[in-house]
Amino acid sequence: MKTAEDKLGLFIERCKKEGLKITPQRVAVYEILLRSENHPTVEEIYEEVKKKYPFVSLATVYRTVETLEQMGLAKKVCYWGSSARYDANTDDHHHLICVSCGAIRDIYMEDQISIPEELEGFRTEGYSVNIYGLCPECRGKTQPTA
Amino acid sequence: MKTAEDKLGLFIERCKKEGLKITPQRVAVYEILLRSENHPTVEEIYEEVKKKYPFVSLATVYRTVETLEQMGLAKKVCYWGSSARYDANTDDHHHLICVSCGAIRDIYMEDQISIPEELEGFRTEGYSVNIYGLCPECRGKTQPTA
DNA sequence: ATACCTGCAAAGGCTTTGCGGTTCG
DNA sequence: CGAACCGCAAAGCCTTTGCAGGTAT
Repeated sequence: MKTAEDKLGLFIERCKKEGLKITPQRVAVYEILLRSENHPTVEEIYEEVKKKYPFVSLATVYRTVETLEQMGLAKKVCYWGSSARYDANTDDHHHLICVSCGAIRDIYMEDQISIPEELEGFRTEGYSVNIYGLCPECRGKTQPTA
Repeated sequence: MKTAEDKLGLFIERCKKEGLKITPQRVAVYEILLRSENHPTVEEIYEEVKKKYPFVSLATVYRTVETLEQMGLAKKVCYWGSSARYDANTDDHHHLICVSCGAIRDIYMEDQISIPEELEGFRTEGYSVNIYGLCPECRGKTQPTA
């Protein structure tokens, strides 16, 4: 597993190679995404970036996460709730999701599922497992006896 | 596995029991959802209902799918793209999703994953597996040699 | 008769886009 | 210098909501 520094370096290399400019905002968005544990929304990334670059615009954050997605460096994850969340973890992993507050945590499972390459005419490319439950905080709050 | 007729009957029973009125629009929405194979969007359900009830409103469809969700008779599924899709299949099943056009198909797997009741402090309630790939139509269109 | 429901239209929230000025290479 | 990018504001979806009239029980 690469470190955040490694990934930032690779990102900068790829930007150079592809003719994308390396702007402070762009780096900041990716860095926040890499260091965050909780799959932030665009709004949350925006708030973080603002701490360092107070004049950043929300539109820039939207544009940057889309760029990252197209480069394959981040994934959009969308469950209930209204806003999309982003995940810069490119390792094989799955998600543990709180049905109460929407928190998402990465998990790594030993259990591998064997998916046929072809399924009902589909050519398969991969899979993801979402496990639903109540996170520690919400267990305490809403289901004291559960 | 119950038939669509069975489910419609149970739905009507439950509505009576819970004091919900049985309106033609409401029944039509659920019926379309039950008979559809492809997890329609609200817009798509709306277009179908309009064939029978031309004056139906989009807002009514939104309200009805929300009611169905609260009754546990339908689930909202959300992947990429902007609009939510609905699924009235309440059996244990997973989803096969086309990464190109967004089509979703139900699949039933023998392979069961064993999920511990407690995982990283979460009390788990269930899981779902999403398998990504290219559907037959999109295989032909976009990846002729794949 | 009365609650519940519908249709309409307006409002709301998230996301995208057009534009002029700015910055990176 | 030129292409790419940013910030701002406006526009664009999708979805929700308020209200007045209609409908099921």
